[in-house]
Amino acid sequence: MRLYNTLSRQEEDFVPSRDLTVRMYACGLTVYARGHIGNFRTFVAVDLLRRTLRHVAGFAVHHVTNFTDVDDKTINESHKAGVPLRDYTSRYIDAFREDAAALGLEPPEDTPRATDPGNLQAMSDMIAALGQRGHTYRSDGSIYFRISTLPAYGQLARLDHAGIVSGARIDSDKYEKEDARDFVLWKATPPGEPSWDLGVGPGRPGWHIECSAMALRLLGPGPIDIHCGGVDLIFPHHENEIAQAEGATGTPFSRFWFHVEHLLMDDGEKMSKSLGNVFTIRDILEQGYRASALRYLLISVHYRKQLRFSWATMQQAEEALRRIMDCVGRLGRVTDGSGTAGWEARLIAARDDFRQKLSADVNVPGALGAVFELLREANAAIDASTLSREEADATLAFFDGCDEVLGVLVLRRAEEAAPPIPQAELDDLLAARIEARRMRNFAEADRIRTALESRGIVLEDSAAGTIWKRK
RNA sequence: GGCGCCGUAGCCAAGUGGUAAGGCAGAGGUCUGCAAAACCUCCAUCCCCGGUUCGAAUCCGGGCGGCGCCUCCA
Repeated sequence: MRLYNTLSRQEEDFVPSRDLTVRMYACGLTVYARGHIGNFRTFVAVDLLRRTLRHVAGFAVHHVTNFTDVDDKTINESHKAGVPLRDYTSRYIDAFREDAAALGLEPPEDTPRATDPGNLQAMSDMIAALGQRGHTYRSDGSIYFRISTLPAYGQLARLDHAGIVSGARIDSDKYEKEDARDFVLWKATPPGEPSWDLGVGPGRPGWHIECSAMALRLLGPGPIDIHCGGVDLIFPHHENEIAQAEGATGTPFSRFWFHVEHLLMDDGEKMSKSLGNVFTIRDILEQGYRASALRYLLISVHYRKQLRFSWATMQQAEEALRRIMDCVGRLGRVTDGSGTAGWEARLIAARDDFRQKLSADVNVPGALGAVFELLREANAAIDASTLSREEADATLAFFDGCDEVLGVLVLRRAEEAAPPIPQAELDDLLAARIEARRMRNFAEADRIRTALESRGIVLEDSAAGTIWKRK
């Protein structure tokens, strides 16, 4: 398994450091609003990584994804809504789980909330450890990390001190810090805002501390194997996570850093809540597209390249997925076949190709190429009536094997489980049309076909009979 | 101002030194009552200019264009 590592800016061989279990942490959502498809691009990419590690590389996975349920935004929004913070953020955690299920994300082994008591305690303990090692100072009631005490600071983002300080956009109002790069660990809170005192005095966690503390708490001592997130987290979030974890423990935090590029809007701008140009999963579904197709679109561009979202590519994803589903349907209906020379070897080669592509830094687009090449040959073998029932089953097993990682057919099957009109009515209409065609009453046959199409059902006639499928 | 990524056919997208995967759309053909699906055929020399090399989309240099980070952000 080869994996690009932001730390080294290179592709490296990946093997978990302990046992055969990959210990991975992925930064999750700040739950003050519903996640948008840009957020989910990252989560889907992490899901593909996780599935590749499990089903291709053969490792077990212990995957942690957090919910940030305390920060300025969650506090402000819950105030506005007049709902207790915990209840307010719970709503968006539920919404996230709904969207994650729609996109077929495998549930991580742990999904901690920052404000769970044990996690807050772990943060407080880490800050205390940082204090003992001389990395902190207090100012205006808050506790800060003093960057100058950690010479290695900046190794991930590769920003030098001068570059940061001279940056034109440093907020000059934050003069309570000794150094522009210093960041808050534990934040003094005004009256009426959530506050905890677990050993380092009253306050609430700064943004970065939860991830360092929860990762080590749930995954065990560092270094963990892989830390994941969107590229925008490289600095300052991940850089600061490293500073906290390594400052507190003296041990490296994470061996690999896996960063997913942004999803851009059609106009080329980053999709983000602060820019207000966001689409949620629901928005996509309301336009008539399926979640399976959205997942397909999100995985069809390599995770380290920007993905520009458009309705045209959304439609292309629908069509590509339909092609796979049609082939799967045909394979299921194969009844005869004399046997296809070399078919078994062909399947093995396709499977190897698929796995090899994924093993090369999770090259999903390349792996999809392997699927479609095999697919065309399968269709040809069905056309030629050479494919045996056994070979058809083996081919279906190939697709299902691919889908253990791609996770897209399983979604589509669930979406299409029930016909869009009652089965009995559909059966009657199909029977009536078969009779009409038998009588060569094509006008009536076409009328039924057109009527069904307007209700979302497409009919296809062949020598073997008529099949229906969703439009 | 600093750092970094990217630029492959109408659209989407792999490939990172050995002579351009795949998907969508399009054209022609086969099959079909028709339609659809499927199959076959066709459809790019890789932003531009130099350089290195027997050989470059792939390496180096210089342009042009797009995006990101340096501030909350997946």
